[in-house]
Amino acid sequence: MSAAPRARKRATITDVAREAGVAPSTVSRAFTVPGRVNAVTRQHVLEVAERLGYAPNAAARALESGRTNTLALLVPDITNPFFAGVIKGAERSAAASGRTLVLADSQESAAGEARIVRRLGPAVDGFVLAASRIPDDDLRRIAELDAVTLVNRAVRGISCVVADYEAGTRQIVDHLASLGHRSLLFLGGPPESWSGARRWAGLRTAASERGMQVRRFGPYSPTLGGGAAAADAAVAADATAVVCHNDMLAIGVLRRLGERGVAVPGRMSVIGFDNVFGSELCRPSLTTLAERPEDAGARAIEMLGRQAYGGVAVADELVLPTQLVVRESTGAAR
Amino acid sequence: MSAAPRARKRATITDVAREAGVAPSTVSRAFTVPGRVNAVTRQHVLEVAERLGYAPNAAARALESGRTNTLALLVPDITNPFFAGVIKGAERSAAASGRTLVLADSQESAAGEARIVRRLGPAVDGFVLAASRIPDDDLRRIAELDAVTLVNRAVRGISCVVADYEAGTRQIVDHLASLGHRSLLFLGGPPESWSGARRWAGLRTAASERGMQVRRFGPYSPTLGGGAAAADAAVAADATAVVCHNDMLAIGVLRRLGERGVAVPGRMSVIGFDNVFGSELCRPSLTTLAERPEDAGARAIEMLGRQAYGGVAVADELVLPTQLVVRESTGAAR
DNA sequence: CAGCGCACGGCAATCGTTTGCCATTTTTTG
DNA sequence: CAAAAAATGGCAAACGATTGCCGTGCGCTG
Repeated sequence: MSAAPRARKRATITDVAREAGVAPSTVSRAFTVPGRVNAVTRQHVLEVAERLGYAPNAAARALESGRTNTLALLVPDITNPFFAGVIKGAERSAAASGRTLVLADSQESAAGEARIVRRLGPAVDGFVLAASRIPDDDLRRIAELDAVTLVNRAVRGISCVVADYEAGTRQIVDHLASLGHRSLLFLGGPPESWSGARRWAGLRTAASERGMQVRRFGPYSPTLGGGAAAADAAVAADATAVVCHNDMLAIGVLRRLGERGVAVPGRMSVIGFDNVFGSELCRPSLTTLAERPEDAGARAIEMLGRQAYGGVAVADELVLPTQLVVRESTGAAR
Repeated sequence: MSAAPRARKRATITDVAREAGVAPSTVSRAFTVPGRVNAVTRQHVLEVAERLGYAPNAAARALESGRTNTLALLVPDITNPFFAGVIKGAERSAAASGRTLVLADSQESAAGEARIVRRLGPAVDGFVLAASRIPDDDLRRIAELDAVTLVNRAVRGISCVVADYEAGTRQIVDHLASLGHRSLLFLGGPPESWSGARRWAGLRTAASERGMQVRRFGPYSPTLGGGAAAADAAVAADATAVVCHNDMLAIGVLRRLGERGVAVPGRMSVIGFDNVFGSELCRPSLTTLAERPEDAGARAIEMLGRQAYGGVAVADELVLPTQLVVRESTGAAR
């Protein structure tokens, strides 16, 4: 009595076979190896299947073939609009190739991520790990067992899709320099964040080439809420230009600066990363480095599919361009 | 050679059994019916399993039990921040009860939705259909075969989680009336949208009680892009207060009004629905009826779980409160 | 001390599909 | 026209886990 209350049983391949007067194997082949059965037989089988509302049982199929036709996407935080874009692109791409997408939120935790991978491993054909927090070595171990593609993270031997932070940070530094800024303050995010590290590294390099001073504060929570502390620290340090780990943090910073009556960009310029929805809506609107989350998601799924189904073993690296979107939050140095 | 390049095989229950010197059934029970095996045996089995990195194969488990421990969530548009909230809540709730969440985007199409349901049906234990576009009768047919919970849609005989639009629209009308508005214009979204219909119905009722005039324009695309046409129509109609199908449309309207130099709220007040991230960031910030997308997602998954696993057959209806968030986009009638 | 019941572990059937192999029929080829 | 080859369909064995049933050995009761 505790069983599911589902009434009608679903039609199975056997039902279709009986009804169509053929063997189950023929039904199976009618669906999966069209050339293997006679055209009229096939047509008949398909009609019967349609009439019975038959849809192949993915679990049974997976058991035999070892393939689930399912790919998993792990993100650190679903709420972040950047990852929402990645999710969207991944979903589109998966749907386009007839595959199912499983979504999981690791809640910004490496341990959570690993747990999910372990649990989902046997049930999916591969993982897209977005902004993964898992250490390099553990990632390699995972990649031995499952097809893996990373987004905004690079590890030798594993396929990945990354944004061109080198060019991007150079654009940021050039932009600030051209506005007369002689120094910038980086407000950092989670220490395990690979993209955070790359952003910081890029800023340092580009700044040193231009003889600009750089400092780094943080880590701050890469969320709206993290902005208050970050903004206060920036004010205390009397920064003229701050570059934030991401847009969410940057918007939080803008809000706090607004509350405290600090003029942006008059007294302080603010830059973010990601160009999330909202960065052009906030006041002042945010100058930010745009990535292409949807592209990243879609391409990652494609690369993962090639790995999981196409027999491609080489680790690809795809670098997506970035673009500086200049809005109101940056201006001439005081 | 076209097969997957995965090298190492995953450990199965048989491997664990052999390694631990017991029968596969004992391993199975060690995991699923702890009381059924001796404590020391169980401990030993678990240790071996851990050492071998064993994780049960969900497909195989599903085949026998008929349960996949997987639930599906269908949304019309992943990009919409409202649904992003629903996704987040659903994901949390599913993860909390140890279940996997499959996500699909129906791209605002009833046909697409139906196709996905058909394909995923055998592979999941139930569906949460958010803002479904599928006609009532078809939904009932689906609900006969699968556990189903609707979000922001109500159909007799099917469980659902809906926002309290009756109270919500009353708040909107009261708010506008108290500002001296004598009429309002509703800028509608997709005709198949159930929540759109409820919003409109609520506005009409509440307005008539207060002797306020109401009109309806549309349908417009419930996106930023849809706002231009909607705004132009509102200006042409010389409306003093417009209520938009959702926040995305409302923000689009605000933007267009800004471009055209129409003062908000001086010349026209604007209200949205959903309180998405961005509605408080835009200029002027948007007065909107807040729902609880995360709650809705989480509760829907809970209700679905009760249906799919708990043997509960009755169709529940859960009404979540709504709340008017007054910001800058509404003001006294001119 | 006989007898009963319980704890524990193993056997084997089962879920729905795929797929290697074989049997039969049809077609092609020389 | 015979023989070889191709086309077509069926049989049955997997895939990995669950679970009803049975057997064994132990402890307890009367």
